[in-house]
Amino acid sequence: MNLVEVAVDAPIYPALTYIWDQEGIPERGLSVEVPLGSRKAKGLIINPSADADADSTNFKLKKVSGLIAYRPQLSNSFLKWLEWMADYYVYPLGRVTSLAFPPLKPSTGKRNATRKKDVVKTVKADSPPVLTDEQKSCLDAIGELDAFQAHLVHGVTGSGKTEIYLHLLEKCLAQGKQGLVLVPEIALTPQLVNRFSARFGDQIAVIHSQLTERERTNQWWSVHSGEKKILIGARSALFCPITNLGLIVVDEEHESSYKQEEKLKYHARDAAVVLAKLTDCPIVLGSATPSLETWQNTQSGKYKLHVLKNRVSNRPLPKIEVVDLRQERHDRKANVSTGPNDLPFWMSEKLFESLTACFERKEQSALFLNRRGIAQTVLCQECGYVYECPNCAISLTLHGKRNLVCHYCDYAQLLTDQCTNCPDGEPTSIGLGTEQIEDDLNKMFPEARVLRADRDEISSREDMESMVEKMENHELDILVGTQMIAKGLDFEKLTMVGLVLADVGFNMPDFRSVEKSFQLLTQVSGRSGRHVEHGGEVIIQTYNPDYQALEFALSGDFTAFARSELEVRNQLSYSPFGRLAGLRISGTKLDQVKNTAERLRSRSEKLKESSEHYADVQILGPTEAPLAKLRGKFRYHLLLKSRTPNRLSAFCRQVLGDSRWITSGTKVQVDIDPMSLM
DNA sequence: AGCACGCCGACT
DNA sequence: GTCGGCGTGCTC
Repeated sequence: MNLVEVAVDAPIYPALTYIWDQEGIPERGLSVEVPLGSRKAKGLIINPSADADADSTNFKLKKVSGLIAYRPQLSNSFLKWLEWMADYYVYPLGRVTSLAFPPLKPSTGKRNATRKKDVVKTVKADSPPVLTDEQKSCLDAIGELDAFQAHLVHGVTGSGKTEIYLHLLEKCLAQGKQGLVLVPEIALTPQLVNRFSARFGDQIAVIHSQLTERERTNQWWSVHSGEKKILIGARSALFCPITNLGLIVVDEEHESSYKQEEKLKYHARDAAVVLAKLTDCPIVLGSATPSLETWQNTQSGKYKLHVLKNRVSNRPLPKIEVVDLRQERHDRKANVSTGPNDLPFWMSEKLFESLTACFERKEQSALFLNRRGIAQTVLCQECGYVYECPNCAISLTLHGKRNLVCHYCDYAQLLTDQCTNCPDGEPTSIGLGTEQIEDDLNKMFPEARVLRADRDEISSREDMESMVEKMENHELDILVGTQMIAKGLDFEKLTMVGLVLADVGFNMPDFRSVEKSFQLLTQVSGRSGRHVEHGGEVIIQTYNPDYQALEFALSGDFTAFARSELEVRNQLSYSPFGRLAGLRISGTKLDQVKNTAERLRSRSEKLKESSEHYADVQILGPTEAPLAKLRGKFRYHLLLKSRTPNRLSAFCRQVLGDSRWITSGTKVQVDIDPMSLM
């Protein structure tokens, strides 16, 4: 009897065994339909000749219903990558393999009389610009695209990284191969796709989350069939099996949106590197502010580093001014301020002056408030002291009225009325949103046209395009927004950029907060005055003007920043020196959730003690999640830390075991290499 | 994830 | 009496 192992599209960890009585020989990588319970499920043959003596003998084996002929067979190397994803990120293989196929059957060839816009706009062809010497030597150094090698192109904004990608893709296509380009949040960056179409005409396919099922399916087939040569997409494009892959490009590799935060919690950049390795093709990562993980890989020699120091056209950098809000506060208290005395608390005189001047020049300004997440920070308005966890060097989050809690370990302390650091300080929590800013601006500048751009206001590509259009047509004077407007935007008349309260970003309860701040400050500085001879203006308001990431950002010295921050990461065993895994427990009943969390901890400790292999695994918590209750569910976290790469996935799998011990009513999710611990 | 099985409230 | 609410548990 011929048995096959099938990864079925259901949340079941092991592959299931079925009887093969179909015509022909079963092969690894073929899609089949199988009976599962009382229904039919799609699955992928993982092992075409399974043993009968496995634990499958406990079941009455069923027969494979049939081959899904319209699905192409996956190559062994691609399947190996899918297996790696399931293994590493601790997610059912069948659920991972199902991501490798489009949602619908292939289009039936009859003319699509659709009135919908084409997924990829047709754009007038451009003529390639003359390469700078730096670009030329970068291309030379990357060299032939024949085998696996990871590269980092570290180039300041405007140094022409995209032109490098375009040249490499040209080379890749000349070899008769296909290319994959990953970008963060493609729905918000149509300009980039246009640039690729202008160079490569109709050889471009695009995959992102805002496509309809039919559009997605058609794009998938156009790449798989080889009709389109280059696939541009957000992280999910990685799952499109490209038969003939010759190059992967990951643009803005430091972007945290490459991490999927639900279901299969993969990091598309990391997964792309593994895919490149398994398919033996080169991969090029690009960024102006590389992630420390990638940077460390260039320092250790795993990745090749290529630096672009100069801008393509020699526009001056903007003037950056730092406003010390502590001084501002003193001046106002002492009533020595010269400006209007009814300014909102978040607006310094300097910012007010610059906003007014910019408005009078009939130019545009933008205000950022980098408030990611809900967590708050407590700091002293007198001395700038920030409450931090003594074990983790992470700022504490205020819970309730006066509980300061660390989200990494269990540490907690009470907040007193008096500052811990200085005699006459007043600790306060920071609570300011973009909406408040918008209101205040409307009052202060009644004639100005103000638009707020944050996740509440702008959710779709249409919203984003309309915002961009309004800015370009100068129908707006002041833009107020979150980081969403800090990325990649380029407006001709935008000459003044203000960071309202940089501290909010400095002190997120997260070991990456320093890195994120550096990235944001560097990006923000690049937004202003990109098209004016006199350069733009940037104002950064902060209670901590001597915060180190700010100093590094002002000097533009990435290398020094990386050296300093990597040392901290090393000492505390954080990424890239140590790895984290988060186990998230959720459920509707608090006692059940606590119960599961406690059992997880004790299982983890037993496992650690049972094997020398897990000697360096640290178990932190469990602790209440920062959002202790979300959508009616209580949440607890257990955090695992290890300095040995690839150790925590197996640890998590063993701790979870067959999951029968998990208190009913609770759910446990695994997050390997978490980006945020909310 | 689906889908069935199972054990309690308000309808003809 | 029975229709159906969604809690619980299983799928080779």
